[in-house]
Amino acid sequence: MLSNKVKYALKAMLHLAREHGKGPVLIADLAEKEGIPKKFLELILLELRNHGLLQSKKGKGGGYSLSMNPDLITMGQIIRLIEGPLAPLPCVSQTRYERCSDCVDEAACGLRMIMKEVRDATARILDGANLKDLLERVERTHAAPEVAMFHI
Amino acid sequence: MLSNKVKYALKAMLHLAREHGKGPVLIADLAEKEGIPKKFLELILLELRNHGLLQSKKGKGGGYSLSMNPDLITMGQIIRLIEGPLAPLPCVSQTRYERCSDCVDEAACGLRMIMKEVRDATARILDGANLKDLLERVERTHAAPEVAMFHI
DNA sequence: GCATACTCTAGTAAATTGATAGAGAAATAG
DNA sequence: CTATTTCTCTATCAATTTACTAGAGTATGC
Repeated sequence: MLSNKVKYALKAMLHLAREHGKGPVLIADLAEKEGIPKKFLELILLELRNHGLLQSKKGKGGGYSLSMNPDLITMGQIIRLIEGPLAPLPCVSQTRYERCSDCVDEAACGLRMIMKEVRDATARILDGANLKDLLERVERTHAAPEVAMFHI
Repeated sequence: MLSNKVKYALKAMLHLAREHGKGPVLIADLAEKEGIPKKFLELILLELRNHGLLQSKKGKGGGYSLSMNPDLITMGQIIRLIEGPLAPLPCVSQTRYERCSDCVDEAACGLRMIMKEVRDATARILDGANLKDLLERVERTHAAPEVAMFHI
């Protein structure tokens, strides 16, 4: 299970992607619209900013915005940044590999084999999902019923 | 990331699957061979037993063994039993669905869409991996290099 | 120079994790 | 029948993580 923190981070990034190009968004607005505790969100946005995904502006007319186009930021990136590896076990992580202290023979570990599959499948999905594509997908899914109505 | 507890549980189950049909295995032996703290393993095996995956016998000649054939027990089952849902978010869990309190429109949630994909991919792998198949896979992988030698 | 808005360091209560301890109960050998 | 073996079960505990909250600080712009 993902933590609330990373869930909030993903929701915030998706929100900022939706507002991309329309100027900075206030933390307070973002917090209210997405139902995220404001002070907690501050910490999260700061972290995302300090890792280069966001840019901020102080004072009147300030706020947060993406520091690059939404198609350049993936779900995988955000999760790794806030929570760490996608892998279910450290011994199958690509980004932060760590050997299990209790492992006798890694190559012969059935657990490792199956968890490697899980990590690869997860990474394929999350590293393949950028903010722009995901927003478009949401719109398509949302628009679909209305479009269908026209044909009735 | 999976907890040590569920990692130990999976290792123990795999070990017991390997010994299936050869009589019960002592907790102490299992703990030593798999590098798991004995007292902790006791709790884990008890839990697996109380959920019906294992059977136990007390006294001399006693120990733990699978309560059914290894091909009837999957990785997914064990993980759900010890840790809970496979899903990254409660709102995409099949077994323990729970709505996000901060969610405005579930159907229009991009996060949910992508996490549903992750949960489905994960479940496909883990519910499709039973102990017997996994053991056979380990053996094949392990045997492969030796077989290759014969052809040189 | 004052209001606005982000920045940053601390702190903290509650939950979870990863164990350990020890008394108890059942099975078996002799 | 009793000593030994082995699982059973409840309790406890320290360390870590999670999910926040507080508040002082700093930059920006009108």
